[in-house]
Amino acid sequence: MRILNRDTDLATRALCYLAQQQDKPISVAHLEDVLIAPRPFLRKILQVLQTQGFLKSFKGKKGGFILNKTADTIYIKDLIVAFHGPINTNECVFNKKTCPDIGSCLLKGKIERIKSYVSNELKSVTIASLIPQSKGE
Amino acid sequence: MRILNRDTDLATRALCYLAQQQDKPISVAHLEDVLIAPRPFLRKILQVLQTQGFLKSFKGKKGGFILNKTADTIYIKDLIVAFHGPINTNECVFNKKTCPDIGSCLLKGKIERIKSYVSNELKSVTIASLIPQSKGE
DNA sequence: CTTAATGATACCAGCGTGGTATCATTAGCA
DNA sequence: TGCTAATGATACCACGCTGGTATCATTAAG
Repeated sequence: MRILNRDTDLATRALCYLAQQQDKPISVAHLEDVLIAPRPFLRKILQVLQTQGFLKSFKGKKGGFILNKTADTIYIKDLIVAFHGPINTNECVFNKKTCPDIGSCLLKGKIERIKSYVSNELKSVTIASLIPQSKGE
Repeated sequence: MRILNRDTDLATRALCYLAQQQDKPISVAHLEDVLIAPRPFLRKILQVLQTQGFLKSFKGKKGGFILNKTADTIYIKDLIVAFHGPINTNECVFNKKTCPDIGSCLLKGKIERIKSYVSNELKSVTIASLIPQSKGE
């Protein structure tokens, strides 16, 4: 069971780093060195973060990225959603038309509850809370 | 975030049905009708369940499958493991060599805790508990 | 000895993940 | 003005996993 993928992971790390910088735009080249991630992939991630409103970008020489929100208002869950869509899709795991007497939906109920729990937990983890000796948890 | 796949799902439904039958072997053909699932896929699933010790099989005419354990000792978690391997693989989501100062491992800790919770929850759900008005929860 | 069942095994299409590549655009700076 | 360093947009791609299918071998009932 995978909760974090490489993209959400990398996004988290990038945001954590940016949260610790001043308002000077940080370039992909710089982040590449710090995060030790493949440049083109990093670019893709950052572009997504920008279009989704997590980052502000500056083009041209001396350009780069800065946070567009404060670190304590960026939730891991929102990152996952940004990259992979809603966590708690309510589609029935079972064959649509079937769902017979077998108690399938008892199971469905249990699974849904577990998913809600996970979703809520992820909703409580902010970027700020992931920076050592920082505010936020 | 996917917890149940089609195989674990179908396996669950098959086991629930078999748990409600007597010790007469149930054939794939029969299960196909009841569960409304594609026959070859169903066969594959049942074969896995057999090799993993959940089912006992009888070959030849009048053959089929029966439970090899009591319904209250079959846990959903074990099914998931049987089909997809361990839930809580401890591989680092981050780049092995990196894991820098950014608090990556703070996140890792949180994720691991969530996974443990899910794992434990799934460990508490038995086939028996999924059969309406039955013993077990 | 036919037939209805499982065992074993191999194959396959489609899609999501984890990327790469390329060209267009913008802004700093000499 | 024009070079250059940066992002924007977009398209492409390999690989593995999921959700199956297909086929032949084996076994047991009648």
